[in-house]
Amino acid sequence: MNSLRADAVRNREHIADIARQLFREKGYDAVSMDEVAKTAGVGVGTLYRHFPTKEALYDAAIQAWVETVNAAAAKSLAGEGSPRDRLLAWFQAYVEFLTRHKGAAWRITSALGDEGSPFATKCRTYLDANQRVIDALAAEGAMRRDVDAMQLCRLVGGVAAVVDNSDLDAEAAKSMLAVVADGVLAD
Amino acid sequence: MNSLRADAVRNREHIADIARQLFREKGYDAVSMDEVAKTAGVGVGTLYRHFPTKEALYDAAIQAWVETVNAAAAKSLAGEGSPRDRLLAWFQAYVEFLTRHKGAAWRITSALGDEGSPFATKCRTYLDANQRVIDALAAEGAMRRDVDAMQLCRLVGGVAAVVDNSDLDAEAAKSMLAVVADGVLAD
DNA sequence: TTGCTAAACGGAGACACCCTCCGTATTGTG
DNA sequence: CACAATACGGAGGGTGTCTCCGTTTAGCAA
Repeated sequence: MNSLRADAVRNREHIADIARQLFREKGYDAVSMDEVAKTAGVGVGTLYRHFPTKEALYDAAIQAWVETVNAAAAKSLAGEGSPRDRLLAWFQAYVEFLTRHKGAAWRITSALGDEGSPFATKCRTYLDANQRVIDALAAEGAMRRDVDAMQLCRLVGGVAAVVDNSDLDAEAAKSMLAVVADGVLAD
Repeated sequence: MNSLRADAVRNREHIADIARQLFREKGYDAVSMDEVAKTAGVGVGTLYRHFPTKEALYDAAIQAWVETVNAAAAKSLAGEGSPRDRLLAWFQAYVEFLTRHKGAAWRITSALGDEGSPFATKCRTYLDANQRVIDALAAEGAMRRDVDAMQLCRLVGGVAAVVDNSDLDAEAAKSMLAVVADGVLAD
């Protein structure tokens, strides 16, 4: 049923691998499509047949690690400790994911609420995970009533974007996330 | 003593005016230098003699409104109300300033801590204003001890960037800023 | 194996962007 | 009024994303 030719499949995966490596090292803006093509040993035409835009390529490159976010959320929730500790742990994992590839945090956070974006499915994943965390903590009466997942995604995504952009260390990230956590937890 | 020719002064101001208008309407990325030159009725050469880079032009275009931030900080501090209300009012004014020009919030927040950036002086202004607000509230014992101006600039700047990027309304901005405010105020 | 067709390939080049260079035009001073 | 000194304009260099199309190759059928 798969009408793709074997060489096409091979090339597609190879290109995505190379792109993942390059984006991770240098960040979105610093990697050109020509560079990806040359490094992968293919022509730009081939590159563009597999990935119609640079954003689509980026989306494919960061696909794998995004899928693990659900596991991280579940793990944070199952952990021991106070609601604050668990919320903070989740936030930290979330930021770590978002900043894993330079430039990804801002691109994904920017796409929140934009259904047409190539990152829409990733946003959905994040939103859902956040929602589950909120629900779990709310069930214990630990959350304020008026916080919603989108708001939290934006807040934490904003922190992640700043952390990514300014190359802040984990400690600085944690102190900012603590502010957010204290702001959304019930008094 | 001013060695600038009259036509040069005229052109410089005219270009800055046009650029301010264009940037405000369309955002940084969506305005090209060719467009600014054409709209202003000058050649690109002239444009680049007055403003050596696009960022320098942007900096000049947003100069005026940044200078009023100090007044806004003072006003927010002098206002009546609880520490929370006053802090929130300042945050809202801050975000309003940052989002006045599309794209400015992220650019300025990104430049925090980068002394070499063309926006360094604007960052300084914001940092200082935030520091004054923190000091005033801390003197009343309303602030947590461990928050600093840079951290706050980043948090609020991150919110501003998200608000700007997603075209959120004032209400959405306020609810996010309330989270930050509650996170930094003493329990 | 061989022949054929649909699919995939590669890279020249279109277009847009930021910015530079230099011949031309203008200003204002002696 | 002449003549530096200064400012002007726009062609074009370098780099980026993306398209188009002639060429090559994979996979199947005889």
